[in-house]
Amino acid sequence: MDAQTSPPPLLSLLGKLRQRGSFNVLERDSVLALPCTVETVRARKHVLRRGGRSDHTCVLLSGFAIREKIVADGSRSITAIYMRGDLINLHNSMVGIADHSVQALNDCTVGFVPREAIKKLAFDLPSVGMALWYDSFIDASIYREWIANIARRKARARLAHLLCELGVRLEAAGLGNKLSYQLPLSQEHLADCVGLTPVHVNRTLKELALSGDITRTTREVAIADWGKIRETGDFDEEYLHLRDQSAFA
Amino acid sequence: MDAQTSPPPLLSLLGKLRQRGSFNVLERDSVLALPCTVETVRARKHVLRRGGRSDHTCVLLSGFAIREKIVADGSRSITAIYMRGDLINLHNSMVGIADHSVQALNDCTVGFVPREAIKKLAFDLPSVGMALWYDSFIDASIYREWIANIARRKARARLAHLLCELGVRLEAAGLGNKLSYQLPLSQEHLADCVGLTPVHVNRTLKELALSGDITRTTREVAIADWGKIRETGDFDEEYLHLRDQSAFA
DNA sequence: CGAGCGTTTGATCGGTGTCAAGGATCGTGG
DNA sequence: CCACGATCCTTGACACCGATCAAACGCTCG
Repeated sequence: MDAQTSPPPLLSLLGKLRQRGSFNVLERDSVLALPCTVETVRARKHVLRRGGRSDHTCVLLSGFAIREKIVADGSRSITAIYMRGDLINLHNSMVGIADHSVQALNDCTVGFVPREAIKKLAFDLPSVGMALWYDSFIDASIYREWIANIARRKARARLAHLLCELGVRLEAAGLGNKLSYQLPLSQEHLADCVGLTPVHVNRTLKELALSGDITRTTREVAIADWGKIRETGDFDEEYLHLRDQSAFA
Repeated sequence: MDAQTSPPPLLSLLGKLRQRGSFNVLERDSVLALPCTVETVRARKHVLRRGGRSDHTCVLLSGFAIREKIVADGSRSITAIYMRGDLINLHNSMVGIADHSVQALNDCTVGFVPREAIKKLAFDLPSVGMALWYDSFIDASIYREWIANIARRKARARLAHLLCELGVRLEAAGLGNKLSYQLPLSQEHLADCVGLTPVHVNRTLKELALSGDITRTTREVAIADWGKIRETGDFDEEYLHLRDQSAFA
């Protein structure tokens, strides 16, 4: 707490990893001491490009970003939404080749940590390694939920589900309240997240408002009745595994 | 090579992990020496049930299985297809709670390895740990591809993509030829994999046959022209990461 | 004030779902 | 060896959800 350098950039990463397991002082300090270069990425710019080789693992320190894949006919699928503290390319920094692109939604700050430093830390301190591994598992869990969401739910439920997930994650990241938050995504982004067209997203949001699930002003979502939207979206936050740390306390 | 016990059950797991990194003798033997209980699971039976606690990691030793999630209206989404050598619940054996069910498609043999044994091995021998971690990354990569497939491709492309993936994976697992293989899935299963109805899958398969992409007898798929189906399915096997080990040789 | 982007709305189209019935295949038991 | 039931596959007619096309509207920021 003395007048050292500015607050360590990886604090938000630490916060996230500690949800995955409890750390002692050494583990905590080792995460914060990871070598880290901070850069700003402008809105709409790519943090990573498909096909690029990356030997750094990126941590999103502020702002929002999405992972996208373009299919043959040119349309886009968004496969993940990233917010503060998220590791946005742990997989492809380890596997070595970026299979998708990651794009900044607004101005972001990104921490770049050398892959080898992460790897070394993961195996030197199993608690940290396990927390990182868990993070991969939880990512996978979210992907599975998205598959089911897109494959088997109708437009209203898909959107409701996504709005619930965003609320819960924003709140967990300390970025807002799940019942009322600022949407970082345009309707076109929402459409690409749930496999619909922007036009239909627009109509469906209107429906959700009419049926009393949400109220909205531009880019601001307020959930009128959590129980209600939870039901129309068939949402159960278990898959986000936000409270697993209790098993380790 | 002496007259010991029968061939070690985890040979197929070893084969898979070695695609993720090269092992020395110690590493190889340690994987094979993992404690492992083998059980048979009958067709249509559940290997794992949603909500169950599992402290064992399951390796599929023979047969096929699927991971499924049932949504509110009762319809099913299949989020993964497992074949010989696949770790079918690494994530939830570590996280502790099964978030989906895994069901056997035909009679399967499954190896149950205590979670703690896997964990210990992963951190004692980083090469093995890294290979396991990679496996999680590659699972995630496949999930992302499925999201894009379901979200943004039309019925013909979705199915073509799935047929390509199955062929390539079967061949990689030493279970057949990507140009001609036995389908382990019914049309209803296919439908639940790609977010369509069984009826539409049926019609679409017919179309694919008519257009010369495939020929088929019951449950047997033969791909007439790999280049053609690859194109109609917008398929690029990169996301399966089958040849990454070259980077480690 | 104008440009650019995102939102909103209407009209129409088409891909896929739904419902229903019949046909094929296979394992099992008489 | 045949009959039977279960499961899966196939086909047709029709309905509907969401896509597409097009245009106007509203912010926001130079």
